[in-house]
Amino acid sequence: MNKNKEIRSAGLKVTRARRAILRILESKESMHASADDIHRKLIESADEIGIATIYRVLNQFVSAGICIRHNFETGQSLYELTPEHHHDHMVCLTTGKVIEFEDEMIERRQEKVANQKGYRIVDHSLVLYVEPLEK
Amino acid sequence: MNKNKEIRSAGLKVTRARRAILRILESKESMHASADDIHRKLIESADEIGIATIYRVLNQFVSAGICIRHNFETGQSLYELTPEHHHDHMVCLTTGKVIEFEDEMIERRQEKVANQKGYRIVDHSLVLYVEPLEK
DNA sequence: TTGGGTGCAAATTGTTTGCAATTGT
DNA sequence: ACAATTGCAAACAATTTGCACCCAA
Repeated sequence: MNKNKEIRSAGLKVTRARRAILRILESKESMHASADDIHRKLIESADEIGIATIYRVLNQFVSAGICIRHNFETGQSLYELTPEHHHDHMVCLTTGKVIEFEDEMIERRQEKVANQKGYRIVDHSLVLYVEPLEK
Repeated sequence: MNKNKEIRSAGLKVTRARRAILRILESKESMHASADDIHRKLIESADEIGIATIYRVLNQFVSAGICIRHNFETGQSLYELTPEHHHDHMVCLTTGKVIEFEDEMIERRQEKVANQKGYRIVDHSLVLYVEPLEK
């Protein structure tokens, strides 16, 4: 639960870079942040970390299960602390906002469909690209 | 339906490049092809087209609705002739094979979920990353 | 003829890597 | 102390773009 512990139990040293990056990912406004978003946020808080290190640490965090990588159609990858409850995403094309949602029925159907074809789901990605209703 | 017509009605000139690329996309083995796959296929058939042109034409085809672009987690984009019936994809992590599937119930739930949050779906992407069951 | 289309090479963008210097344990 | 980590710049991969030449309408 504690930041340092989370890093350590992934077999990684607790460094300024890792702590700083984890701090950004934990902030509400920066869940779903790109490597560059994180880089900028850190510069703002006068705590710059080299962009190469950010990419390296994010990859380590993904391997360690601390965060997950999303490949939306926005060009760059977005990172999110691994949520305890799985959920999918809606990306608003007008505002760029990312909305999380969860739907049990969809999850169940996915399993069923994969099994029918003779496969087991390892991972999946469901993204709805949306626009506000009224407008 | 005819190849030339499809190109022309998109407001594009019927050129060797466009015809060749469309031909590759139409072949069963090359639905879900990357720009580079197409490039290689064309070289094989002694009908090379510059890679830059391939990218340009694919973008025009996407804009014209002739084909769609998929961004699976494989690094490059894959292109597919716009299917008349919408379907989603399963990508086998073992073989790289892309399997198409369709599920009405999932589609309906997506609409419902988006509406509940106050949005209208413009597009969506559902990809199941799978492995063969027995193994 | 003539404006769109093409090839080539150079430019971009997002991300990774080699290496010397630095730091956590 | 010593291996792990970092920053910087160079390397990369996928895709885009500028420009001189070419070709469909």
